[in-house]
Amino acid sequence: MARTVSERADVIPLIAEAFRDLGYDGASMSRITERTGLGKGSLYHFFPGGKEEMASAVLAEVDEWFDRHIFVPLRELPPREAIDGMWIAVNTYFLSGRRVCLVGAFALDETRDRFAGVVADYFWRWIEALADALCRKGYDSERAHALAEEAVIGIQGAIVLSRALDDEAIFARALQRMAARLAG
Amino acid sequence: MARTVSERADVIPLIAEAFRDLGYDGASMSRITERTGLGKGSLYHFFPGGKEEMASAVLAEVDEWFDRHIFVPLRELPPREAIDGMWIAVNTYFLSGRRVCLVGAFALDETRDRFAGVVADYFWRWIEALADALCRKGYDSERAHALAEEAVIGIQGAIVLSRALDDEAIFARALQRMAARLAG
DNA sequence: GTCTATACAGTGATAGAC
DNA sequence: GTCTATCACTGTATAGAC
Repeated sequence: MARTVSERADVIPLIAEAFRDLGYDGASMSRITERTGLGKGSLYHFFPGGKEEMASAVLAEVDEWFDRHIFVPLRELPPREAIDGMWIAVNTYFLSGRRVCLVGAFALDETRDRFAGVVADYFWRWIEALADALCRKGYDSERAHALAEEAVIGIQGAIVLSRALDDEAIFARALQRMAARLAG
Repeated sequence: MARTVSERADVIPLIAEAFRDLGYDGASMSRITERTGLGKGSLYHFFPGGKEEMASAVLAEVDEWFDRHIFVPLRELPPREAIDGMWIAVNTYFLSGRRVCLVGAFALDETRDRFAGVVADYFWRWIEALADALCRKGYDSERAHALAEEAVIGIQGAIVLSRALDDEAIFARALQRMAARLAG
């Protein structure tokens, strides 16, 4: 077994995927060890706080990704272009519904209480950024917020349903319907 | 400590709530013991198959509840009345978004693979029953199925978002928007 | 930085007294 | 039917050699 020296930043995406697939409780240290290829020693070296610190790091990275690729463009790009880009980014990121939203999954069980601030903030910023783009597109603030809320709800629900029925087409159809509604 | 004799049927709702709050992995035997007030001996007496049998029993009960209170009415009652009744039942059952959908939560992690058939069947029957009512209401089959799919997605997403932001109003608003869309 | 060894609390599960 | 005692195993976490 070769000793491959890793960096903390390289390990986080692997841990993130473990949490997405298995949930917070389901992702045990041994499962994370399997997926990262790192022993417990290395893992605790990078994350002295253990599992909770791993989840925090993962959430921070997810947050940062959405900020850069979705929230900031929604605020700064021309609204039509930004919203089109959001649908593409969402479809790519969630692998057509096969990949779960980590924050949404955490929201469903007691894990939410551990990371309540980050969880709420993530969704709040998403809705606000999308509503901002919709306002600049011509909607009044109330209508923009309603549409933004509905879109974020639709994405989360589409992930649940497409996974439940194991059918990517559900995710694709949901995204198309929502894109049409926001465009119209 | 008084020995209160229980029946299997009385225990299932308590176990269901444990799974909803904690997830499949998070609901350990000791946590289930706490919530049911039953020792492991009694629990394994009722469910010799352990946790997996408990989850199966819980899923079967959920299935049966939705069949009786939502799916059958959608097929047999006048469509307008049935759909109105569905929104009320959904709002009551999910406690305005505070209570998680057990099947939806299971769908998000590896628990889905354990109960893939039941999970898929639950959502499939919901969509089909709602589409049936919408057809009888005048929509063509394709449009009815799209609306039904969108409604089920919206309910699941609304649960995620209202829990994430800890805000029941989100669930209420989502239900109102969807009810209006199906009525219009 | 990575590993192995280890501690010990908690896990699902079983057996048997009452 | 309910409990307690106990099982083997896995959980998170730590210490120390390399």
